[in-house]
Amino acid sequence: MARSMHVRRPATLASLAAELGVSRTTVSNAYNRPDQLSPELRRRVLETARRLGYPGPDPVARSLRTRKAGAVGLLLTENLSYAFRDPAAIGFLEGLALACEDAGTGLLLVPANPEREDVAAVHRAGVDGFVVYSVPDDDPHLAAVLERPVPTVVCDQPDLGNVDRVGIDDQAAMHALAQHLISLGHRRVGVVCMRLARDRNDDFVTPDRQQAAHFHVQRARLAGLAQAFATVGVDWATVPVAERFDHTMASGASAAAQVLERDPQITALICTSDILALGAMAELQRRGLRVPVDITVTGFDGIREAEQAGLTTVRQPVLEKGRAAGKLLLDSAERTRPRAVTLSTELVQGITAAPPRGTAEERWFGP
Amino acid sequence: MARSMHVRRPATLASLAAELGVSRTTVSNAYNRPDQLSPELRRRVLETARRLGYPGPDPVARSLRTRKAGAVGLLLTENLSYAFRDPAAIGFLEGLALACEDAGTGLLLVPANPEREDVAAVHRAGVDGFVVYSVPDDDPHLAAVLERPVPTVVCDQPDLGNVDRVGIDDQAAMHALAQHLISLGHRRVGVVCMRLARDRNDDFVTPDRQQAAHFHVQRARLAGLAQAFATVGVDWATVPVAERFDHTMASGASAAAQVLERDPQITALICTSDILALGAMAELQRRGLRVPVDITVTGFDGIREAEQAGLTTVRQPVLEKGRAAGKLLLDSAERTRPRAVTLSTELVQGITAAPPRGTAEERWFGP
DNA sequence: AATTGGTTCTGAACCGTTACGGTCACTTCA
DNA sequence: TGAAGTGACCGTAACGGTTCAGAACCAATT
Repeated sequence: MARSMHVRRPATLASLAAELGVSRTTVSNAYNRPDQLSPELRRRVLETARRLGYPGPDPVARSLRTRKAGAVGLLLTENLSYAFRDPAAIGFLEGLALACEDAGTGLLLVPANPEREDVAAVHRAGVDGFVVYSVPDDDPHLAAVLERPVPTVVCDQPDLGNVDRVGIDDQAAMHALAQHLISLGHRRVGVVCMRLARDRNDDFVTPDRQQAAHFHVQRARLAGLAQAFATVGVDWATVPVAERFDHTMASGASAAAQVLERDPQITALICTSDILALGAMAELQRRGLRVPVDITVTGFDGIREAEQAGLTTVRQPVLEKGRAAGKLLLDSAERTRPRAVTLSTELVQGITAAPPRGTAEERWFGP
Repeated sequence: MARSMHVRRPATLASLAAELGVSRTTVSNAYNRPDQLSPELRRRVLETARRLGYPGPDPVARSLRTRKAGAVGLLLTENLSYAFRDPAAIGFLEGLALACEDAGTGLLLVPANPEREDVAAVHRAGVDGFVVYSVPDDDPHLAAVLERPVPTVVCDQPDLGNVDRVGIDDQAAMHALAQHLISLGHRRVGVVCMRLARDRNDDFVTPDRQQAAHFHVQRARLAGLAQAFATVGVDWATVPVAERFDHTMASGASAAAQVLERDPQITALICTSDILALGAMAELQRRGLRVPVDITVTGFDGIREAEQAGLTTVRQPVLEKGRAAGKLLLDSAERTRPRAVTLSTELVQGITAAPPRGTAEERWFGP
């Protein structure tokens, strides 16, 4: 059975129909609606298809006609590979993948390079909807997504007005964590946070920049901190807040060093992510500082590595976040839009937070 | 500026052209070939587009015409979310994502549920090519992919004849590991391996099943072991090999228990993945067995967790594997096909392998 | 005066399907 | 016997673009 040597133009539904002497509709039905034609004819169609090497209806043409792509796009403005490096992002992806799987939908990772402002990839994506995960609110890719006439769910974003949203109450969660530290007696603290905007600023952050941060999550967490500490009279403007563009343990370490250099007297180092916190702890250890005896460290996210390290942190349901985002997008039963899902968080009291060396009492009543 | 209340039918390139009194070609050019029309007209086109809420050329229609989807599909027959759970798979994904990113291509995760034999998702995927990662060689999804008239790269698969391939020499790598154990003096060993076929068999494996395994990687690794131990006179049929369907630490633990129950005298437990090995070690610890004093344990993959645990294993470049697969698919400079990339591995001598209690000499020359 | 060349825009063909609204022959039922 | 179904299949019209070979125009060159 020699294979046809002249597969010039690959077979199409039309050519197959012509070969069979039936209409294109019938061939289409053979694939999509078996009940619309006799089993015998269907058998013939499929057999001829095999003989002609027709691989079945072209997915793109079908998508055009049916106006369904069978996939949702995921936009995360980061080097695409970043998503596979950050445990929280992985958890989110897993949840989203689960939701897609349940719906039999594909998940398209859109290559949105944060460096180039090349929005073309967003335009090129043949998807039925978008999930946008943690991008700066002034990101051009986000703007491009919102211009596409497909449903969109944003995650960890500020309220965009008329777009579905999934997230947690970052500000309240961080406020709660701060109060925990306050109740332990901490008043003089330092902060390490992730990038606040698209420009790189591996340095201290002015209050202005904090409030104008384009990453909603970071802005909210810092706001929660400032708010909580304001209630006990801490002037937030005096608190050293070190920002790092890259979200790595190395960043956490260097930021911790920077903060300690600025104010060696701090009793607690608050990090806006577990990764940063773990890096900070490594740096502290390097300096011979014992956690939590000499200094308290906290994180945010509740990743597994943090749990193993006994980090005091805020656990957020990252997997659920992804799953909720997917469900929101796919359960397009078009309820009242926009919809918003706010998931709950949990304060994890690990072993990295303790009262400062001078206890709370000592501090209040003096030596 | 009130928003148009009757966005009945969304604007199309044609309606935009009509509105402007120009041809569709011109509108198309305004988006795709700015040099083909006067800047002034282009400006008008774009402005009118904004006014009419035209979101730019429809990606699907464009794909149909240009025969380019701008995405590659990834098939891994597992619950889609599994990919985000297994460190090796994550590494592969990261590498693949990197390659896609470089090429400005999207990455579509195809939902291929291994339970249902629903191949429709493969047919529905609008992609320019496929990467197939570690699926059983008799998987219907794989067959469906191969029928699609797009380039395909398989990873960790047997040679499929005329399909590009990326992988490592699993058999040789495992053979080397086995020889290391042999040189340490191990002769009586047990094995824990991942699933060998699509059916669940959480039990011992017959030599037949080993040789007929549908997962190329596992088959090759077991073959490497058998081959190496045969050279020192070990009858492989007597070696307990426990298979586990789920790739989790819990599986590794239960399989280790099963093997030890069958033959408590083994001096080494060889696992075909790090995850299984880590689970096995947990079980051994639970039983009060010291590694490597009482028993040697080895893994395969070289994931980070294994490194931290000091596991003796084979490191394979998972990230490079993904990247190579992507490159092969995207650098479709159509060289001589099929092409094959075999990456190198490295024996990692950790601290979990040591000579058996009775040294090699004692064993050879008897007490 | 005719030719050449460049820019700007157009017409028509094509990409491969599926949705929609039929037609037609053949029962079935009163 | 005629009306009403029913099952099997078909024709046409989209779906929303891109592409290619020109047309029309104008300026510059021969």
